[in-house]
Amino acid sequence: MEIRSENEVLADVKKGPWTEEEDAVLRSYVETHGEGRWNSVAYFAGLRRTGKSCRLRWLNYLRPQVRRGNISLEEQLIILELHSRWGNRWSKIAKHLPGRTDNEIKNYWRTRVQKQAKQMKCDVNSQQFRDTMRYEWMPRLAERIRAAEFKGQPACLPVSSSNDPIFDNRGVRMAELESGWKDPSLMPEVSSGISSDSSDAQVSPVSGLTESYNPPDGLTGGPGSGAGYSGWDMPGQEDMMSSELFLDGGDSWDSLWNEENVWFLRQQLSDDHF
DNA sequence: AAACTACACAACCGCCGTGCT
DNA sequence: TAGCACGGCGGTTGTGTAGTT
Repeated sequence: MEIRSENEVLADVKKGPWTEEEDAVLRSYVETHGEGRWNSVAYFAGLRRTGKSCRLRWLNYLRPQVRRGNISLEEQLIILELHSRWGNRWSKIAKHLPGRTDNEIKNYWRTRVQKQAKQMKCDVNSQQFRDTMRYEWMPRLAERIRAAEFKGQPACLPVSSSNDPIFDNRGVRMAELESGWKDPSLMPEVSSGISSDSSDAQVSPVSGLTESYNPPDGLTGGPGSGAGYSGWDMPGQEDMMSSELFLDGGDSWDSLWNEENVWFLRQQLSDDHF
């Protein structure tokens, strides 16, 4: 049998997507021998991969604790909050989201949040964008979490990326877009002055965050509470964005989310997570 | 039906810190 | 203490797929 040095094996390294066979080999090896010494793992398991690649595959995909797929409302809220505190410290943020990897959170941020900033034509690190997040998106996420609990649904309700009206509105009909948030007059105060290309049919996954929103009656005590609960629905229901209440944009945004709401969110976050 | 586009996610790359020799 | 290997992290790119034209 041919004996090859570790360097020789690594020089013959394979890249690209992992196959099921490779996954099985790596999983079996790590379960038997444990994590760490990734270059040795690659070598002794007979994988034509770098140690780094093995480590990444295990941590981000094969590890039993890894949760993949829909990011819940609570997780979204935590990500927004922690990112506002720590910036792009993905691994640090991931530590507060059990089962989520830094890579997944990073991807989430780039594909959803950062893109929204781009569409708003402002820098993701700008004060304007951060204010929008903190004073509009996050309170609304908190509201939806509380509303879900109010309705007896789990607060960690998974939100499909394809039907979450806050972070994804690909399912929204174009007519609704035309009459809804695409109308600059319905945009949040903080976004005023930001041009919105009405010819752009593409809608960012997070565009819904700038949607007009009426909190459920009795849940916030805020100015929007008078709209009642009936027109406000749970995430995951397809036509949420088509709701008249959701699109009416009648309230001015700076008054819709008052200090009390923001205070409540901060209290919740500090109680729950820190 | 084919081409195109946008999205979500997987994977790689380069840099840096740490520990060992 | 310098050099090296390794692991961790953040940025970036690649790929598959679903939706649109």
